[in-house]
Amino acid sequence: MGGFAGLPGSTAAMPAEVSYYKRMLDDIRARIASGEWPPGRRIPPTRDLLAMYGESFGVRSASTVRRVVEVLIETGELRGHQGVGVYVAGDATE
Amino acid sequence: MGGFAGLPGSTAAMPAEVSYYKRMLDDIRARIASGEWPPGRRIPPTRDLLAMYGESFGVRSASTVRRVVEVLIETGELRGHQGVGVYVAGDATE
DNA sequence: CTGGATTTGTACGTATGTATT
DNA sequence: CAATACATACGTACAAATCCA
Repeated sequence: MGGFAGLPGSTAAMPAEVSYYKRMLDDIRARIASGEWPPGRRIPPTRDLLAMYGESFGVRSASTVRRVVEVLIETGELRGHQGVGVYVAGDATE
Repeated sequence: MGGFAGLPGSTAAMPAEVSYYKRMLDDIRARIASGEWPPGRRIPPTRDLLAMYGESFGVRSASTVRRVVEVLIETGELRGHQGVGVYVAGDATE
């Protein structure tokens, strides 16, 4: 099945590929750091993140997106609320 | 496929089950905190962790074990070295 | 030096449970 | 009750690095 073989979505001669995982992790962290997604803001649901990173990076699996979000929840950078959404941490109303 | 439905490996009437994920996370952290796995020590490979947590908790999937290790690597508690092993962080020789 | 075994790393897939709206 | 969305678990495939006979 899967594998990622040089990372699909990028052209042939591209050395030192960065994984989807790390790219998404960095991207979300950058959006938080830049203030685009401020503390307390709800981030897009998994489905929308998949659409986003599907276009920009070529990610095809929701489970890959989810693993990134899970890690950011564990590190305390995000907060998940089942049935509701995932929020940027650091807000006063926590 | 899977699902976990009340967590297999535990008897019927057991409320507020804790997930395999959290139990493994806590267990590894406890081993580190207790000094059983001191800084610099290599932890058992995924295969062995699966055998361990398969017996104690009923975990059946290597991918579940891996996710826990990935999180602990991201939090900086462990350090992974591809082809070699995963080590407890905090050692001088890092 | 070479090739197999070991082990971590990454990606995708699927099923199901639980909480909220 | 249905739809939405997060949470957890298991499974599969392959890549990459290291080790060792």
